[in-house]
Amino acid sequence: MAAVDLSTHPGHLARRLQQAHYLLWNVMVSEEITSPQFAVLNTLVAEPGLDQRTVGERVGLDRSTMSEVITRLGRRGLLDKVRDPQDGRRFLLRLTEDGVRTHRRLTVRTARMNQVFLAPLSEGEQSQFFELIRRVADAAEELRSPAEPLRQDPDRLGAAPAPDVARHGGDPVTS
Amino acid sequence: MAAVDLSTHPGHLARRLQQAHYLLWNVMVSEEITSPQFAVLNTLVAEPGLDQRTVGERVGLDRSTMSEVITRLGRRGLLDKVRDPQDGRRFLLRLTEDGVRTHRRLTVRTARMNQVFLAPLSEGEQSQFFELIRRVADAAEELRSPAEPLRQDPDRLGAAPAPDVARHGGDPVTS
DNA sequence: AGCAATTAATCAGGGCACTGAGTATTTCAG
DNA sequence: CTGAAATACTCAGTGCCCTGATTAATTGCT
Repeated sequence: MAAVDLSTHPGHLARRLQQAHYLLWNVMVSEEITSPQFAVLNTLVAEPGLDQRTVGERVGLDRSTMSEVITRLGRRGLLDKVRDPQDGRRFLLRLTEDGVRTHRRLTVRTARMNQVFLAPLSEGEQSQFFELIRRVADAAEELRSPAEPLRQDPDRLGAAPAPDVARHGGDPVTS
Repeated sequence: MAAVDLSTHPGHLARRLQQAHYLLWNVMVSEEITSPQFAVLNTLVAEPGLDQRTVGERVGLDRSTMSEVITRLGRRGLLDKVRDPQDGRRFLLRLTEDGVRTHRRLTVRTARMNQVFLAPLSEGEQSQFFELIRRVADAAEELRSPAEPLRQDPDRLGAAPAPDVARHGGDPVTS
């Protein structure tokens, strides 16, 4: 009776989307290298010698997960990790030959997979798809890290913001 | 040089979207009950007495994860798990009073959170958002499980039902 | 009836994701 | 210059997510 329709819950959809992607990735791209691992390789192809924290920032992995992922990639011999002589807290990351080769190989497959994954959408819809998800994700990230301090009360996380939202009478997820 | 733009990779976007949702959920909904757990509660409000497998099917959780989630919810006293007297392999699931109360409380907060989460999109864009994600996720799921034969046509059980895929010529991320 | 699939659930194991605590190193303030 | 604060990384603990193997119960086939 009081149950809601999960198909109108963005979190539920996001989870299903990611699961679907995970499965297709395993089939079409690699069973060894995961999508987050590929993101790390990709970042280091563009900018060799970054430290872990910065790579994590680029691809959206937190410090702990980053640590694990780097360990795995290092274990597979895809990257080297050396202490920064300038700053002994940092580790600088650089792909090995094998890492570069692996990235190149997976890039091709990833492109193919993306086509299959997005095949149900027209070209225009694909752009919309990217755009909408990006906007929602970016906005939610802003909520956490105020980024540019826009000079607002820092204490409104627990409260109910969004005074503009509740306009449409029949809200979609009410009991 | 050969690096790709991750913002055109649906998998990367899906991951970022889910992470953003996870964080907001923790702040605005609950630190105890997760979004997948809520999905299970929600299903059992609508259909008490389902077995684990069916609930997992409804919310998109595989048998293993389902087992863990059920254990946690049971440990918190939110649901009861009893063996099906008709079929001793199954466990039938039913919310406790506390489970129902928890679901009701979280339903309100979840609705608020969804509004905040989707606030960057207009009403029309929100519909698009749901629609596009749903279509992609559904299609990807079809790729794995050939769905159910709507007739009893006996000669297409093992056949591959999806001859579509590579259609539009101008691929955005070609090898 | 009796034995071979099939099915529901669990377990083992690998990986992603977060928080909070701990370690080492650098920076900064007095 | 020296002790406090900040920073980079690691570790412990929890939870989600998948596959493949295992266990227990049911169904199906002869």
